[in-house]
Order: sequence, then structure tokens, then C-alpha cells
Amino acid sequence: MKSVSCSSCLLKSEAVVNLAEQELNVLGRSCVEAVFEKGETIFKQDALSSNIIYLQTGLVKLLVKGPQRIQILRLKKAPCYLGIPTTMGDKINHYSAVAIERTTACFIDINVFKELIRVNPDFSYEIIIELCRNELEQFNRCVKLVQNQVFGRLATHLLDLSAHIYLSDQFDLPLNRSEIADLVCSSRETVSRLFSDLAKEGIIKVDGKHLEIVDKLRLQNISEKG
Amino acid sequence: MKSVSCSSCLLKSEAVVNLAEQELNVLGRSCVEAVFEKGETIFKQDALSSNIIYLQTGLVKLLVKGPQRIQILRLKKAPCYLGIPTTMGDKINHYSAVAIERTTACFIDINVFKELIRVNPDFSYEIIIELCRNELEQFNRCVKLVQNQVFGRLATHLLDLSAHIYLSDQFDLPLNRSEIADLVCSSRETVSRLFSDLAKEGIIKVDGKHLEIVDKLRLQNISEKG
DNA sequence: AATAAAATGTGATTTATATCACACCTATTT
DNA sequence: AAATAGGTGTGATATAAATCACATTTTATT
Repeated sequence: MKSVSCSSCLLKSEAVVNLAEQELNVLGRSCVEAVFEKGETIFKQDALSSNIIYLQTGLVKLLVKGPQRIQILRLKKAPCYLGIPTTMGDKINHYSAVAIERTTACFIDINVFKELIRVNPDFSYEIIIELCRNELEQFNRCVKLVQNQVFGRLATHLLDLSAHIYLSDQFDLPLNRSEIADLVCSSRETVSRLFSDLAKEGIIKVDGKHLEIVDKLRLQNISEKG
Repeated sequence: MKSVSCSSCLLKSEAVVNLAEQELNVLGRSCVEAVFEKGETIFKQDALSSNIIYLQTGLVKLLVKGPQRIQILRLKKAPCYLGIPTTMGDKINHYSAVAIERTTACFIDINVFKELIRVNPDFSYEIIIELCRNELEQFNRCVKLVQNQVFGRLATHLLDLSAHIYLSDQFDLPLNRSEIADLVCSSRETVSRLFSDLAKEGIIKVDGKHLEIVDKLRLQNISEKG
């Protein structure tokens, strides 16, 4: 971990674009950078939450230990903030964040973050907008989860990976079948079966972790119709 | 609808306690009060969103038309804000708000709301905290929804009505069986059966809309264990 | 008060999907 | 190269809860 100059990295963040030189220096002095390898935990459910994290590069899963099983709430791709709700909303983390590929992250002390909100209205405005969008997305996810069956949910997540994470029709899945089950809220076996079915139908090609979306239109149809 | 003095009502809101006299006057001039009877829509999914609503009194359900059915996202009890995510997060409402008892509400123009955020850091801080708590609550709801079976979800919602809405072990249900099904994401028939079962077990007493929680401990147990 | 309409309770049936069970395959370790 | 462990595919079975079906009750309307 090392202290960093935030003007060189955080300036890429929309929310930080309006911070003055002096504010950035304050941020820089209280900011430490860290690297996480695949599988490493960035912060942990039930631990005290005292930092906001700015993801510079990489991919992260947010997960909760529910009463029955682990559930992946969502994936977060850099650049973005991590842990604003869980750090600002309570003293204790309500979920964990785990890197699913090599990730670099900046830890911002919560008091510094709060001070930034206080002194910079444009910054706090951006944060508010992001929180609002997150809530709308979360509502959407919840509705899909309840009203679509596993087939549709899996299709939705594959399209999401393709369109928003890898920006390609082909990519290597960052999760194993069991984790994909946690993501679509199903069982490992069911996910396995559905992959086979989708492949048999010629909608996708799967070879281990490698996935190719062949018939995007039909996959979109499955995603919408359930 | 009439123009109102916000210092007499909004001051009750934690988030507004720090607004200056002048800011309150700005708010007052652009603020209109309205009364909604049970069943009336306050704002509608897919309509343009241009107001933040401050609920002064009453009870409201937020609902989405999903692909298969209607789903009640959550209940909101006055005093609280309504529609911040859907108004700030997008131009179009992602859900509807419907009064489920007589409700009075103040409509605040979005530009006035944005201006308040800009000029008053304490106000925007309060809003950020509320949004963060909402997101954590929403994650919780989602996890329960997926991992508990209907029995547990129904128990959770009954306890929630008792503890957070009516502050009593006895109350009149503000929703019919079909709406309760929308809330716990189940079917009317299943809710009906579960009410009967809970009553047979002596955990609750039901008479039409009137509900009494008799054995709170067992109900809590059902709520947690699924 | 009579009638229509809506809401509710409960049995029978169906269905999506979890769970169980086991074979196979791929890595890593020895 | 052998051995162990984790990951994966797929059939058989079990189950929670949806759906269908209809009787009954409650509420609204004429």
C-alpha cells in the first residue's frame, strides 16, 4: 500500500472532476492504494466499515451470506465506487466485496469522504445521482429475479457480462458454475443443465470457462420472456 | 392543491432541519400540497418524473408492473421522501406510488430540490445517508425474497407492519389478500392458505382485514428460519 | 331487499427447480 | 506418473408453490 496522488487517477471519476486542487491533496494524503488478486477479499460482511473504495481497475463481486446460501448481489467493474451504501448507511458491512480478477483499489477514509461531500456540492450531487441509479437497477434486478425463471435470469446475466463487462460476444466467464448459480440465484446443477440446453439450441457456445454468444436475439428473447 | 409554508411542515424532516429561512421560502413558493384518498395514484410508472414528493401523513405502496405480474417493492410511511431515486435517477418513473390510506403529500419541483442539494451540504448529506440506508434495506429484502420461502416472507412482512407501520400487535391490514401476495411475491391462494395455517397454529388471529399477532416469538422464528 | 361483483378459502393438479446420486473430467500435489 | 481434490454434467426423485377449479363470503350497486 502507498499514498497516491489522486489527481492522476480519481480525476477520471465524473464525481471527482469538480474537486479543487486543495481538495484533491487532502484526498491524496488520506488515500492508500492496494492490489487484490483474484479471490481476495476487499472488505468483509459484518466487519466494521470505515472506508469508501474507489476501484481503479478490475472486477469485483458483492456478496451476502444469506440464511441458506451465498448470494452474489451484483458485479462491479472499475472505474467505480465501492461500499458507499454499506459504509455510509451503517457502521457494519452488510455485504462482502471480493475481487474476481486482478483489481487495484484506493481506500478513502470515511471522514475524508464525508468532508468532500460537505465542501463540494457538485461532488455530492454526483454521488446522489449514482446512488439513485443503483437503487433503480437494484429494483429491476429484484423484479427480474422474482418474475423470471432461471432460464431468463441466466440469459440476462450472460447478456449483461457481454454488453457491460467484456464489451464482446466472446469472453471467459469470471465465475465457476457454482458462483454463477449464486449470481442467478439457482443451483449449480441447474446452471449446468441450462448451459447445455442453450448450447444444444445453438444460442451459445461453451467450452469450460470460455463462452460465446452465437444467437444474441434469441438470448435476448429468453432474457425478456422469462 | 395550494402553495404552502414549508417551515411549518418540512421542518419536521431531519433532512430539512438545516435549511435557512430564505431557502425554506424558495421551497415554499414552489411547493404544492395535495391529498390522496386510498387507492389514488401519486405518480405512475413510465410517466415523466419531475417532482420529489414529501409525504406528510399517510401510507403508500411503491409498485412495478413486471413482465408477469404486479410487484409491491415496499411500503412507505409518512413522514418521508418519495420518488428521489426514480426522479433523480432517470427522466421516467421506474415505479408507481399509490396511497393505501388517506395521504397528504407535498410536491417539490426537481430543480428546486437540486438547488437545495447544491446550496445546503447538510441537506445533501442527509439525503445521501437516506439513499444508502434504502439500498441496504433493499439488498436485505432481495436476499430474504430469494432464500426464504413464502411462509417466512409473509411472517417478515406481518412483523414489519406491526413494528414499523402500526406500532401495535393488532391492526387492520391495509392490503387485500391479492395485494399481500404482490408484496410477498406469491399468489393470492397461497397467502390465504398461510393465513389459515398461522391462525390454526395459534400464531395469529385473522378476521377479514383485522389481524392480531398472538405468538410473536414463533412468528419471528418463522420469519428468520424461512 | 335483490342482484351483481368482488374478495376469499380450500381442494386437486401441475410444474419449475432444488436436491440427491454418481460418473467423469480437469487440475494440482506428492 | 499416481493420487487427491475440486469442478462439472446429467439422470432420478422430491417438493414448494403456482395454477386451476369452484364454493362461499363479503361488499357494492341497482
